[in-house]
Amino acid sequence: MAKLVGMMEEALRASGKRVTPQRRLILKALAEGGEHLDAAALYDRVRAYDSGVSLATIYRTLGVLTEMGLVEGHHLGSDQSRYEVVDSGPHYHFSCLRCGKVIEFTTPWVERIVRDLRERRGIDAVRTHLHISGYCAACHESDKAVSDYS
Amino acid sequence: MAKLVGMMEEALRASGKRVTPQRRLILKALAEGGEHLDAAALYDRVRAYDSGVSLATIYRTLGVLTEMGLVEGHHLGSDQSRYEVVDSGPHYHFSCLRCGKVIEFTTPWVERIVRDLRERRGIDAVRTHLHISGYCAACHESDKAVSDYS
DNA sequence: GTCCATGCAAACTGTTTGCACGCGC
DNA sequence: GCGCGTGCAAACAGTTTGCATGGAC
Repeated sequence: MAKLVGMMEEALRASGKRVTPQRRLILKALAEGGEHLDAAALYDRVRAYDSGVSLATIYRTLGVLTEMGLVEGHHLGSDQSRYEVVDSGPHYHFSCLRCGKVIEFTTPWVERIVRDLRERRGIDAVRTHLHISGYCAACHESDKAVSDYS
Repeated sequence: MAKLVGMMEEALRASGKRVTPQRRLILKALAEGGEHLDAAALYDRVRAYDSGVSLATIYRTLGVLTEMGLVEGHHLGSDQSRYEVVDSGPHYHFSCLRCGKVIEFTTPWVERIVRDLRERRGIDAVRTHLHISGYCAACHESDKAVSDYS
């Protein structure tokens, strides 16, 4: 965790960016909160450390980190973006349409797809987002009235 | 095309919804524009037919069609949602980071992933979005300076 | 000392909603 | 005729930006 924050500060310095207290807090919140925080949640978390950080700074910092490729934002169905650190290898998201839970998973098949695209269409894939939505095991079980689709 | 519009009108009636001139125009625009229109583009297209349609109606109609499963909206990186008719089987998107072109493709591997999720996690997948971004063959060729990621 | 980063508040964008009227059924 | 669908304009949420101050380097 602390190591992650250190690496990110390093990356900032290496890009000629400054490491301010606010940025440090944001990095800490990102590393601890870990997964799928939206800007508002990140804001709350940062303010829990120190109330002297503005929402604008959250957005500006997220912008910088995203440009540097340290962080990635997704629209997982909801209306606002959720951000996560891109330290670990690629992974994908499932979100439950009923309880909203987000589950990360990995799969080797996406790699297959990327290879196909390269070999058959000359496409150079840089990033891949796979977002599956439906009903998680618990919700699928407790709600048999999942038939408002027909 | 006209057939598609007919089918969608049918579906509306079947759901007890009314078929108004505005909705007819929106369906037409969706069927002709075909792929990946955002609300504003759809609005423009509809107004080209008849200027007496409001943006609110566009959104409300898209909402209805989405609920009925006739249309689907995606966030393809940009800030606003892009909509498309879900007539054909599932397909996935590639978007070029340089020229912005969107390419649809199909792949059998996603089905594999969905099956894995069901068998190993009890997840009932309802819809899947795969969005790959990178550089299309043309842009990959013409731009060897694709190294602002390092 | 130089500039980048910040806070604040106002602006902006995409989308939603309240209300009174009109038209499909 | 009943009630859903519409236009209009205002409201809204999330995000961005202009400007003056302050702090990292």
